Amino acid sequence: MPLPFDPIAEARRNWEARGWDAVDAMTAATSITRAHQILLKRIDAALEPFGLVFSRFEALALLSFARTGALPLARIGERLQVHPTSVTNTIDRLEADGLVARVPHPTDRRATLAEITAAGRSLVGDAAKALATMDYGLEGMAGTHLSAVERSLRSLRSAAGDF
Amino acid sequence: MPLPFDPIAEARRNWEARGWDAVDAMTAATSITRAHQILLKRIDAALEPFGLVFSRFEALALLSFARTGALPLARIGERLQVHPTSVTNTIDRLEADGLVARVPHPTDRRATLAEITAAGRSLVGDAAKALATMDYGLEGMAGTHLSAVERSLRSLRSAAGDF
DNA sequence: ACAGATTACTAGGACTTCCTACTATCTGCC
DNA sequence: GGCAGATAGTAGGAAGTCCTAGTAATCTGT
Repeated sequence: MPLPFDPIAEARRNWEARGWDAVDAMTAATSITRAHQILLKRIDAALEPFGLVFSRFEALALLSFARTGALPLARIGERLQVHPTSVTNTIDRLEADGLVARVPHPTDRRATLAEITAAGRSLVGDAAKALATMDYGLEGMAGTHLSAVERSLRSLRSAAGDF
Repeated sequence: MPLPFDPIAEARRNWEARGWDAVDAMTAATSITRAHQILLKRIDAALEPFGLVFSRFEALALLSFARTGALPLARIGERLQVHPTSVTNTIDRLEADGLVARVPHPTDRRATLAEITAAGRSLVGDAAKALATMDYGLEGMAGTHLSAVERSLRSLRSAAGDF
């Protein structure tokens, strides 16, 4: 199944042979894309027994950290950096599974709160434990590399206006 | 639009407060996920004028590097690490746009080759130039960080059995 | 006070990806 | 030869994401 060569090193050679620019950036971008692909597949597989996928787990974890266990949908979208309609979809699924409940906002009648239920709180704790057991999909990556990745990508996120 | 704090640093604090494990891995995994999100949005925006998205660009670039300009669909899936049915879909779109053509394999009647057309070759060169201009979405990331990311993620890809 | 801009959420649709299942073909081994 | 198992591609369907557009409620400036 594994290729007999590193596909990204191979891409670098081809890019250079064509005289295309920004080869280092291409290489890094392709690495990130591929790493994400590997991570997401592993994480979703680990969450499958809990009936979750990564996006639903993230939303549930975020709610579990909120002081009151509830947040307006718009707030969730900002924090997870996803489109408002994706939040609607995510909360729909969580609500159908009894993990969150939609509650009207006490003062702003436009807004809806998603509030984590007892079942949701219990499930997210178990799921977090399962993810920790498999190092969030990063098994096989040296500890020094973990912090190097985080540090390097922080400049990207900052420049992209995340914070 | 930007948050008044780094959401990943905030997640780290919450994870630690809960006593959840593998915090460094969680932080790195979340960073990779978010970086991918930023990259894909930028890259797809840059490719939009060409009528491409990243997956179609990758397939087209791969074909342009092949000696004969043609590859069996299965080979494309292996190299880009995507599901066979995704390759079918990608090639469908490229073929509808006249950028590749399906050609029967000369010796294996099960297989189909995707062959890049002159229009495809021309377009992929222009698109690659556009991507290089915006550093493949990695504008704002220092050069030293580019190689650090590539190096760190190589161990992950290797451990995942990519090569 | 109130019209216009902004914000919160959702419906419907397009797109991409994956999975399962199916047909056609090839390969290896008896 | 010929059959079992592997391999190549595709159809149909589920799931997730985004976009546009629409409704309802709130905020702002004069």
